[in-house]
Amino acid sequence: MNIKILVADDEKVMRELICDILQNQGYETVVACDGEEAINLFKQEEVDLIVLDVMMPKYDGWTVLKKIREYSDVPIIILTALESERNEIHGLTSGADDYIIKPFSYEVFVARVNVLLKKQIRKKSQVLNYKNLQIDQLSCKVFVCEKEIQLTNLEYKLLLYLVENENIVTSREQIFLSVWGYDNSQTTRTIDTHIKVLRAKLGVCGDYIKTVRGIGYSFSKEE
Amino acid sequence: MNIKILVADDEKVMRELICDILQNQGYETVVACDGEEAINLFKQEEVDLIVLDVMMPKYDGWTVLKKIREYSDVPIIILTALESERNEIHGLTSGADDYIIKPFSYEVFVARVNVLLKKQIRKKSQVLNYKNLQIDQLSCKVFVCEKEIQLTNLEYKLLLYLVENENIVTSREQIFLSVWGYDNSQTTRTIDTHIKVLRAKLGVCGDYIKTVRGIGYSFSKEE
DNA sequence: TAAATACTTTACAGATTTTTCACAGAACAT
DNA sequence: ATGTTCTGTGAAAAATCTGTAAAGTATTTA
Repeated sequence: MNIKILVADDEKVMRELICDILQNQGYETVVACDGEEAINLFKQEEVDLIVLDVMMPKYDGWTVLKKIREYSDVPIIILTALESERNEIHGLTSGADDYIIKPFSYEVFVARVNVLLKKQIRKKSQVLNYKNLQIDQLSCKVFVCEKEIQLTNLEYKLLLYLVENENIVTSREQIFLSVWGYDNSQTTRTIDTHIKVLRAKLGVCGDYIKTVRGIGYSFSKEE
Repeated sequence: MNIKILVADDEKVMRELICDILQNQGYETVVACDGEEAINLFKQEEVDLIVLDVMMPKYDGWTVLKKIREYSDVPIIILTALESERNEIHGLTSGADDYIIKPFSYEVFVARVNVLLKKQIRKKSQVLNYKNLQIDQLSCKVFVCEKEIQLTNLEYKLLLYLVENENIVTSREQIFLSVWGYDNSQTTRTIDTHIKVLRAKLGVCGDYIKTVRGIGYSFSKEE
């Protein structure tokens, strides 16, 4: 899932600064230079959040806020240079979700954006993607070539452990300790058996799990 | 609709000031004088928002925030006397929804509280719609194929929790903590029993509640 | 207070998952 | 090439987990 943020500000420098910050966070940005453009863009793009400057040509920020709130609950952050309490209250009571005064600190800005994107971020950050293999940690579902495969809980945990240690060779002992909580690797072939089943279930992605003879296993999507 | 706000602050003066402000707005308040009390009260009362002071005996605000976030998304405002950017960032990234520095202005405080409550109310007044299943959160009525079904209070809360976490696998422990306020999942089959009844009452929608063996349950209208 | 309703606990069967084990086959060293 | 070591495999045994009924406890209603 890609998160898209609409940035509306008439000053080029500010616009680019904000976009840079957001892109650094891995978000996609769409820019508007005036109120009218902001409203139009919002209608045609699927936007997850709006950063809205108050002073803009055509429509000012307040007007844009009001118009968008007539039909959408999208989170909106109001940006302004005016440090006035009146303004802040006005912004918040007109339906804004947050209110930030310029100049703002990078970190606080990012933190406040992230609070409003909490749900989307949660979803996004829980999906692991490896070519034909996707692992959704929220629904605990695993997909190979877009098709869901059924793993048992243990198989799922084992796969997750290997994936979390991508490109790192882990011994059977380490795997046992991390996934099972105890070590039984000296006497049994338990892990090998599960790896076998896992590879089979992963189908074309089965060989992402590499055997490192004499040591253990490692997950790597390379060839 | 009745809105209840939990105010946690060890200073009596501040506590009463905040409660006065909130009661003026027509909100009901519950007060806690330390972190432990805050957590306990939250578990037993149905709270719509928490105002949380950082410096408190027993558990400080950060700890309370963290503990509550383990099982609840309730809006939380952090209050602090320390004007420090580090703190604000810490608060916001630890799961707070807003951060207010003391001393604050009456109006700004009210505005920020109202923003969070507005969202909450909007969320709570939605009719949830899943194919043949409708849940009217205002009247707490549930319909399957247009026909109302009778759920007990507990069954309703359980269903709502599962629905709010659509497509997310939740463990019995999480369900217990979120719905009951304590965990009893290790020793009893209480949840399974309620799930059974719920499925039966949901009729054709019964299989929206999926069992995820080894982990817990998840709500999903898919197939 | 009695009756009805709601909720929790318990025990157990059936289903599924996990482990074990013996052996076959591959990789490696000499 | 040969023996040794290590890994893959299939099937059966063991362990675990869930659904369910039924009984017990608590709470609400009349």
